[in-house]
Amino acid sequence: MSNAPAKSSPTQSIGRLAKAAGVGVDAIRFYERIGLLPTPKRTAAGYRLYAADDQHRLEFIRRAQDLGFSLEEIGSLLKLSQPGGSVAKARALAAAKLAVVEGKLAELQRLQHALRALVNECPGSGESAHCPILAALGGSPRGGHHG
Amino acid sequence: MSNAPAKSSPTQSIGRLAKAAGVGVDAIRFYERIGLLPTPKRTAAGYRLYAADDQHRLEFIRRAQDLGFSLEEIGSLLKLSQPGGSVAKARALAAAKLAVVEGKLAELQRLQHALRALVNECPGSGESAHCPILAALGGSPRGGHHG
DNA sequence: CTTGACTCTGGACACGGGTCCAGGCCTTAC
DNA sequence: GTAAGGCCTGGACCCGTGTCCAGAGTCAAG
Repeated sequence: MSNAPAKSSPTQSIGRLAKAAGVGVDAIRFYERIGLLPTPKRTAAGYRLYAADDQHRLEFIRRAQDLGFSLEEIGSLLKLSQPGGSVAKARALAAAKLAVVEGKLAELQRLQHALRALVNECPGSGESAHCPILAALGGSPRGGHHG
Repeated sequence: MSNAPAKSSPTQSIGRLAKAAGVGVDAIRFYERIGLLPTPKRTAAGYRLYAADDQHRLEFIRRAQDLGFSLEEIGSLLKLSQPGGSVAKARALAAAKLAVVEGKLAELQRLQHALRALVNECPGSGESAHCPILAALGGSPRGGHHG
């Protein structure tokens, strides 16, 4: 970038980066392996060296994960966030994710109602035949021969 | 108990059972391996033979899965549904699952709002810096040197 | 009898997102 | 100089819920 002085270019080891970004060391190496993080510089001894950019990228990843994006989707998002990336595509990605989230919401609400009804109707004691939870699942008490 | 006649005990092969219950043959064998289905009788040639009970049990499993129970939890539920099983525990299991479902619901709603805001505010074109989706994730345009 | 469909076993593979390990260097602090 | 701790590689393993496979045996229909 233009004129930011090369200055100390505050590099840090993988361990420090991990701590700073709140992820595990292994996760960072894993991200590198799958191409989510660029291959870092190395010291003469082969130690990875990271700069502030990498930490930003890691934070991006974490936030996107919090929003429910998979690592693969995050890869796309990262490409899209590059200068020159397609904002329209990023928006489409978010919209698609929103649709998925809303689908899951609907399903969970269905589940919630079903479970709530079951729990509310169950006396909590007595025979299993009187328990609507078990009744709803299995219906008849199976076998019955000498249990 | 009682006196259900041993009657023809309409046994069927694993393939027919699978079709009848709407699951895969492999799934049945898998359930058997993990102890969710009892070890079935066999023909002289070693073929598994299933009776109506087994189909009920499979249907129980499917319904419980639809309610979001894991196979391990379904195992507990099945034990609990035995005559003499604890209805209170079955109820507790359902209540716990309900709590989990409600927790997920809350989280997904949070996600929904965040994504919706992002999508609504994104112009869908222009530079990535103007896209709130990418801005929210990455904050600063990273690097910026020469796109 | 032959053909084709079914079943058997046990193990490998899949997914997503990592974690954990051994065995060996490197660096830092004292 | 020495010890503790960080870092290297790359592969195995974890979770859950199955699916797929090869090679062999079995059964029903023609």
